Amino acid sequence: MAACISSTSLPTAIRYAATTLDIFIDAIRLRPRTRSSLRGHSTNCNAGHAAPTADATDGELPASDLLSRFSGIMKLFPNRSRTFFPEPGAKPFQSDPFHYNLLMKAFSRAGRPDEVLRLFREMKESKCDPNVLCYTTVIDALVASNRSDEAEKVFEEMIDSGVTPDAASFTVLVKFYSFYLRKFDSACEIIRWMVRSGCDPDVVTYSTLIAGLCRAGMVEEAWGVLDQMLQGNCSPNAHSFAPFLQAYCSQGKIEAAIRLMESMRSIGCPPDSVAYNILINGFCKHGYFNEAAHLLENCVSDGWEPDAVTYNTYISGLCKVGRAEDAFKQLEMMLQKKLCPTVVTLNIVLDSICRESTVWEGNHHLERSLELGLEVDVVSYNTIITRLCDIGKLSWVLKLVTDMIKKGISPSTETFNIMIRSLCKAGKFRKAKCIFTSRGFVADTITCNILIHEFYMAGKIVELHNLLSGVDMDKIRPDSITYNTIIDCLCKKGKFLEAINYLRSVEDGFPSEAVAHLAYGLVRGRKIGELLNLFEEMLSQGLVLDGQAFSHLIIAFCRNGSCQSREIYKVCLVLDKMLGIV
DNA sequence: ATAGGGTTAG
Repeated sequence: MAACISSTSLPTAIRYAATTLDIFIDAIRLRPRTRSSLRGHSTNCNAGHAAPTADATDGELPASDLLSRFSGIMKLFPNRSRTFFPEPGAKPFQSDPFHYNLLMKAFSRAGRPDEVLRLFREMKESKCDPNVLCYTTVIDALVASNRSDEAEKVFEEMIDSGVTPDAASFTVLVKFYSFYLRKFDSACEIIRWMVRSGCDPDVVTYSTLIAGLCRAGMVEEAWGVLDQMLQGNCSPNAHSFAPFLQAYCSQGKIEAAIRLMESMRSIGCPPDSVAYNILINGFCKHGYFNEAAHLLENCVSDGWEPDAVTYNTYISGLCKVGRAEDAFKQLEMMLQKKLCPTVVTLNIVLDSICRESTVWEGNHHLERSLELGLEVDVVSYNTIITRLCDIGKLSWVLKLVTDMIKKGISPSTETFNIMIRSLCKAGKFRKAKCIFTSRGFVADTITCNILIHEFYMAGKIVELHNLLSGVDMDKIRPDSITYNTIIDCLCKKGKFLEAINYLRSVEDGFPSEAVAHLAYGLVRGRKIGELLNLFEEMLSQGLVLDGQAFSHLIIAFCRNGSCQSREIYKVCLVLDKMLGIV
């Protein structure tokens, strides 16, 4: 995700923040306040909410000692390693491809493609010829930040300068087409090109393609790739199966996931901790807590070791269903196993405190974390900001944004998305627009989805159009939620024909989720004939209607109260259509 | 070293 501020150096961030915050301050009609004046303000906004008074902020809060227990645990890990983020403008220790690559990779990890490009330019200017690894790092950084044109240019440049691409550089392109663009034909074309260049695709190449297919819900096609892989004498590993587990778990097909784990064992490719973590996540998301506990209890005999992510997953699952006390027992288990809680663990706990107790308490714990020297990141702030937005405390949001910048933590696109959504929900569209159009703010797909939903439903269509016309649509691609949002909005406004035509115009054919949304909208709008025509059209194109469309249909019928009426025969007609009976 | 897992926003 592109950061909003293109440089992490503190002076630059503050200079930048000054311009953004001016707009923000103007937007919510507040003058910048000092710390003490904010405290004074807090007593005013106490009414109805358990906002902290000056006393509460300074002393211990009686309601929960969650964080003190947490920080007690964290203190047992004094030498926790922190992720290394280089300063913008950093120079390599030595001017050779190896050291340049090392630094470029660090910037790529930190989500700073412009710094990667700067180093890449510097390399070439200082006559230090980039090797395959350097080219691959640059292409990967560009792919990860959705800058496809530039990535392709660098690939061409690599070939033009006589550097032979290896499996890794081709695989980065496969990742781009498969995982990011979902253009699987192009991804396969790259693989054929690889073979022609005498560079056989390896297990990473195939696993990358499998990951893209599974993420797009094309599990059958992914199994096809696995077959292709076996035919090419390339053995799958745990990476090759993880995307299948992920797909099954996200679709709630827990049984299928368990069976796959067993198959992995029987073919001599036993599940590793990542596979178990995916399964535990699936268990938690679908309420199989006993099974998750059982899996952890038997880890030794099953031959795997839980890691920090395992516990973060499980703790988060428990917190989400309100079992904070059980979550804490797991945190202690984590400690017993000498696993170090991470900033993600802290964020899970912070979110839980905000939901279980109050956002004020969450905020108090965030401040305590800082005092205790615990690692805090942009997600910690976003967590608190989200809940502050929920209860409409925009002045506190401003305070937090100011604080995080002072701490050297740049607000992310997410931070601004949270605020934009909140301002729209409060009817403050002009203010939301100020943030959106402020210099340096990099909108993403989610920003656009929020704007589409909020502005369209408020009838501000011209304004929406103007806002989105300023967006570089090559860099922001609509996703499945964009389609669903647009279809829902059109249906809710009674524009059924537009909704149908919009679905037809969607590039990926008829995405099943979008079809399901349209089916729902049409039934609710009592446009059964139109729906049947649409299904007819899809079936004639050889497309398959899935169960999702049908379940949306049934829900819509029930909500309309049509289940008791004669219209129920229409449902049967639709079902027959879907089954291909008529 | 190019691939898979956990936290916040639609």
